Amino acid sequence: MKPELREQILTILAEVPAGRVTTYGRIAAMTDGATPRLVARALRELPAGHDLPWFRVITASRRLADHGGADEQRRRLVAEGVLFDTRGRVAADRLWP
DNA sequence: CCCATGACTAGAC
DNA sequence: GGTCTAGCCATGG
Repeated sequence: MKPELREQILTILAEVPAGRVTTYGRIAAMTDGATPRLVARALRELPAGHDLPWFRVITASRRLADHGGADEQRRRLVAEGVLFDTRGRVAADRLWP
């Protein structure tokens, strides 16, 4: 993907506050042309050792996306106060912006 | 070039 | 609420 688009995606990601979450679609909508799939790809391709809050990105249905790091993602969100309901969904008022 | 593959989504049942 | 489907579009074979 275009480096400029990736940069937009990661810049927005870096602005998601602790204790809040956002969705692939919302990030995509804030960029100049990215789609949810591209946002997902950008996260998947993040280099090891980065400090971006990749775990604050969830799906439009407020569930964790289907990927290998979902368990760690849930732990890290809970660790900063994001609670899940009995069906595994994040409360709507945790969404950013 | 064609085809399959996704950390997805909106809409239809 | 859940499941399916078509759309999505860069990427790699």
